[in-house]
Amino acid sequence: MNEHNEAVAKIIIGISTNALNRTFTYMIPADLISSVDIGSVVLVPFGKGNHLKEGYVIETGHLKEKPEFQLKYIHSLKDNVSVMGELLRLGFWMHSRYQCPLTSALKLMLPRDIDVKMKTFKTLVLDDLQLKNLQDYKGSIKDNKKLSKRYEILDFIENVCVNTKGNHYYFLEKELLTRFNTSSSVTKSMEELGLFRRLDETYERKIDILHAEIPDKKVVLSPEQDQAIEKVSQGMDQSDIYLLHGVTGSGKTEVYLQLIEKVLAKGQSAIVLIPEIGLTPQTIMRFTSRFGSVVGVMHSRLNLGERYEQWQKAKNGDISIMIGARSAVFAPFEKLGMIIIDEEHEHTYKSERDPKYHAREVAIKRALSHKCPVVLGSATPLVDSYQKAQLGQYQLLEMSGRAVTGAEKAIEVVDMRHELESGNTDFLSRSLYQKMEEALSRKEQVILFLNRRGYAGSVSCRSCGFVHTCEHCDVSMTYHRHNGRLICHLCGASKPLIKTCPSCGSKYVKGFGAGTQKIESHLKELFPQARILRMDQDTTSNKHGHEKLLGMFRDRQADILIGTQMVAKGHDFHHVSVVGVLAADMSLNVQDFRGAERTFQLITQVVGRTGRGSIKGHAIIQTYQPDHYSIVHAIHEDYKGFFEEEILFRRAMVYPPFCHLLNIVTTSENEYQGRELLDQCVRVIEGAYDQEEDRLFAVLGPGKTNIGKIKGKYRNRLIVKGSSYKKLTLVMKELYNRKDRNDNYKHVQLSMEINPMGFN
DNA sequence: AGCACGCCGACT
DNA sequence: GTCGGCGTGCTC
Repeated sequence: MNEHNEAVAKIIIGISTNALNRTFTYMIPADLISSVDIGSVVLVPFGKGNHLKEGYVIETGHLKEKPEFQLKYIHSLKDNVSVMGELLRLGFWMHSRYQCPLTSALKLMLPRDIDVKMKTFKTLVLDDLQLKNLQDYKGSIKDNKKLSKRYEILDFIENVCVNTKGNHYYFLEKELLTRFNTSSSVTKSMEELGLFRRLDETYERKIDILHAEIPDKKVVLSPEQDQAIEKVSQGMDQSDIYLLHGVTGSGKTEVYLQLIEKVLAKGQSAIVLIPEIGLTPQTIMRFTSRFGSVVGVMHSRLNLGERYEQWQKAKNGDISIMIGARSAVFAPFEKLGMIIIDEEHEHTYKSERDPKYHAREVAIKRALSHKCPVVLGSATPLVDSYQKAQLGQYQLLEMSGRAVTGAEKAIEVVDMRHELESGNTDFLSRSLYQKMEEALSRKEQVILFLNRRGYAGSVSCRSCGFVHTCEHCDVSMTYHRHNGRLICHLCGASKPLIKTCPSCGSKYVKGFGAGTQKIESHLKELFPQARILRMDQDTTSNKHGHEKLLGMFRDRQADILIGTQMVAKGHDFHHVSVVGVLAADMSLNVQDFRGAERTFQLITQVVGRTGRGSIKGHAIIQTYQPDHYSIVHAIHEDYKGFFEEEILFRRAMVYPPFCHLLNIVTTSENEYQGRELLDQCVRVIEGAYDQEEDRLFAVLGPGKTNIGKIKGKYRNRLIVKGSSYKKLTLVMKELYNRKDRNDNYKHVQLSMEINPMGFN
């Protein structure tokens, strides 16, 4: 064989960066010619140092002419993994749809790095002695302009270390580098001086496999369940999309189970997506108890080995059902017969990192390749999905009846404006307080919901209105009682709380709003004998935080549970008789067109969960807008009514589903550059759109984001409305390309996403 | 991602 | 002149 006819492979290098977003050609050594194929995963020497990197083969062939430079040989083949053809094509599709590096898309198809939590973190570690050295070094370079980057970084490190206690201090290299807008050449040289140690650690977590304890029996189906199953069964060989709209307790899971039985009977496999594994262990148990060992589970808490095992089992056909969070949609089944997405409205189906894919979109794409149905289930479907069902793009399956009937329930909406007028300034209304007291005296349990947003307790001066804000971020700082310090929840900076106002000298510096901690301590005063569990980031950050706390509450080791919406998900607490929503309209006041939808979802969930045990349930909804349609329809459990009002609003305002939104955000150290870049974007966009062709086209902004500054960087936003998703994708591509070619905005980060789930 | 190259301020 | 920090550009 002469060198002009050498066997070669085009390879995507497994490093996720736009700079490497192209193929590299490698020669295939003789002994690998028969085994290297499209979809193969190989190791190749790459770059100056010839470090072995993973690569994905996307094309094989023979060299037609002599290349201008010396090609390298593929080092070896990873024969235990490969990307199957369908998933490779899916990767290319994601690359163009989400404008992400091809590598980022392909990595999702392989059994590792599926979740960020499993990544190797490049960490810089300091102990107390090193900290001391570092302080000395910092002093010695204080006035050296050349060493300014080092000084900045060390100054930051020192500040953080002083504010935290402990013998070791850890810093994520990447975070430091983005924060100070520099590259690893800086940290590397400092590391060589021995200023800190490098600890590249791969996080691994253990999961307890969820074994079913109670064997699950087939139940008698309601006519609605029967109908839903019948309808989907008729379309098993078509890639139709079904929207299963079933209220809480209507028995959606049983429908899934029986549909999957039919899929398995055909010798095919099924994927079941659920929003968050940690919160719904009992859903998984129902699957394992019905189907036993053919059920695989895939989610972020599996360690590398477990993940690999699940992946292999799917590929080999040892399992036929994969149940898991978002990333389980990539399960490598050869013969896929159905994809089910439970709680389809949940935001966790949209990835927040590159590729910013939506699991529903990926599922529909896979279903097209496999000619199999997609079933979307929810008690509160996204308005967008329900609209598609109305238009006949999705098949609507309604299940309105309750398969499980519970005890009585009473729902009360409390107008907090009246509370204030009557002189009650407490965050608990008199009604909620009274119901809580009664429940507790009967030894029944209480759940209090807060909305995630807006509950940070800011600290301000009652005399002049001065608010303690973070110097790096555009947010107010929150007071943490345990150490008496003010902390920024965005960047972690902290400072001691001074008792007098730095602006006017007044002594009336008080906390405003109600942080979860504050609510907890206030409740302790009101109900001294009650045992209180608080569920927030502080208390659930460790391994099985959620499950542990929820388990404790179920076992009645506590009387009151305070938490955000996550508490509401899929849990039956049979001794809870009072559920309170402290500020139902908090999510209405957020600058986001989905505010009403979120409010409706929260209240529906709370109402649906009330009175499921044998005791009468009370749901008390506190709000400043009791007449808002999202609240009124939610308490009457009237989805259709809500939908009809909401869709009018969306149509009038031309929001999704009546358009697509491209969200463009710039991040820059310089206050004006980010804004300038957006102004340039507007010009490009206006040139690209023809008003005649796309009447929905509109540019909103540019302007500041909700939080105008984070970690010392200014954030600006521009939103583009358009009728064509494809067109927005092309615009996105064009803007990225232009930005790459323009040296003026090197220090501005540009990030774009079509139809995001939220606008932060 | 990780390496070498080259610009430019600081020091001998 | 030389040293070295730190940004930049390239990798089959």
